Amino acid sequence: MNLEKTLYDAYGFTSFRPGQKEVIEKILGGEDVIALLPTGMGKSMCYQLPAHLLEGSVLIVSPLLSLMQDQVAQLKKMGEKSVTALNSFLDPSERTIVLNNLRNYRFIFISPEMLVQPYIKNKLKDIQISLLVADEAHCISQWGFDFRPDYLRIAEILPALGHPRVLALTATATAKVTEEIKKYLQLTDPFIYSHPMDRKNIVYDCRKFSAGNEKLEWLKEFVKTNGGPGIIYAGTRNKSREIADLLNMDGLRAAFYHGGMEHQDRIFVQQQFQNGELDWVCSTNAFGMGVHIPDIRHVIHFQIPTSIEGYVQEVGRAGRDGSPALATLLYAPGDEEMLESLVLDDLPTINEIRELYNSADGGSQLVAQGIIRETSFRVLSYWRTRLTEQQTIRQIEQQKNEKMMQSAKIKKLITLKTCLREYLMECFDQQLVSKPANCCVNDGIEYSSLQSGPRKEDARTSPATWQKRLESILPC
DNA sequence: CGTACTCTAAATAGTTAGAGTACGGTGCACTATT
Repeated sequence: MNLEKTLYDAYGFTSFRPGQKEVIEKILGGEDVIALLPTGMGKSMCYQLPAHLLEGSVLIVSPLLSLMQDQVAQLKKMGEKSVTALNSFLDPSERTIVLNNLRNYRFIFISPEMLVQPYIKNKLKDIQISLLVADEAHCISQWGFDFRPDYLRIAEILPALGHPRVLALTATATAKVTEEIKKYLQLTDPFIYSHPMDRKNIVYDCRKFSAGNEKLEWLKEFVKTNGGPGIIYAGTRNKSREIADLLNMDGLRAAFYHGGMEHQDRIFVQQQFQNGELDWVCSTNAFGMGVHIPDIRHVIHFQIPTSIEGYVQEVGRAGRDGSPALATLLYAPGDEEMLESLVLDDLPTINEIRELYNSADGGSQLVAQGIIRETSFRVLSYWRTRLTEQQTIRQIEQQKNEKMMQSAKIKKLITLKTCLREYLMECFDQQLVSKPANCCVNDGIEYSSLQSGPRKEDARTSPATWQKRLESILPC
């Protein structure tokens, strides 16, 4: 079979990107695959092409509603009509129609929460699924244990679907995350494709201050002399707003973004940024997944993130066009304590575990009574049907240790005297083959070559065709 | 850890200082109400 020809016929591309062909060949050969491909390397093609060659539908588990809607729109734009997303955006009548015609869709997007619903399972078992895709598969490990336990249950659907091939896609995964993906998707002997994660054009900087307001002062000066586009990651929602306000007062085109905002407002900010109408987005870690902006020149962390994985994901949003980009981490004493308590306080307490295991009805009113927190309830309900009380206590204890280790790893980034790039690669169990000339703060940074002027507006906003205007107005 | 808020005692009626405490981030689906 000539895959290149199929690629050209179906999508108009003349050649594959690194890894794509290998991954696709394994899938067509019936193997399970975990593919670690950097963002912008055409991960979605890894399931799009097999969809044209395999009998039946492809089921894609996706973490965010906005991402699903985006992917559906993308495929439709490419001329693919048989695409749908099973999620809460569908009103009940639409949902019934879609569910009764599932076999007519080549691509079905779904959230993990929807996937584990019994009535959805019943509908899916009647159609032929050739491939199950776990998109952004690091979410299994990153969110499954914390607040979206249905991420741990994806594999439950496999028997009902007659055990189709499974493809897990992600940009960043440590050895541990890869292991957890394998375990929770129940992949016995998957083919693992791992592309080197190093991004040569990203320069790593780290700046230490003696107090938080000094960071703010520095940031103000920095954004004045450095054009965007850039993302500024703040530790809290309030901080993201505060920073955006500050930049606005200096006449800069900035907006804030976080999970507490209305859905419409979030889409609006993202689209403005994408259309070149904003230079800076000040946000919590809610911003970024599914954001495709090639020319981001700066990613600034106003506070340290909670893990190396998170840091690398966020930093990886810079410089997708291959031109130099700067990743700046700001630190002031005290930042790490706030970070640790935030992460650790979130885990279920011993008391919550006891209360839930001792409740007769599954503990649903314990939340209403304020005895158990909402997130603890959801996570513990998952473990309760699988582990004894003692095992759960141990499980949570292990998660706590894991969080502490992650925190220690990210904190080391601040005190490190040696090459940051080398250290980051080490965290991902990869060897650094060659160092770029402009590497990181500890190897000396040549800032002059990184300065970007004002954003080239015309390059992004024009040609402002009516299609583009329409796309930006309509939520898709 | 830092911030913002609540509570309380001391003072004598509106206010304030100081102590104590809760909170901070990531999202799906569902339900009830406009």
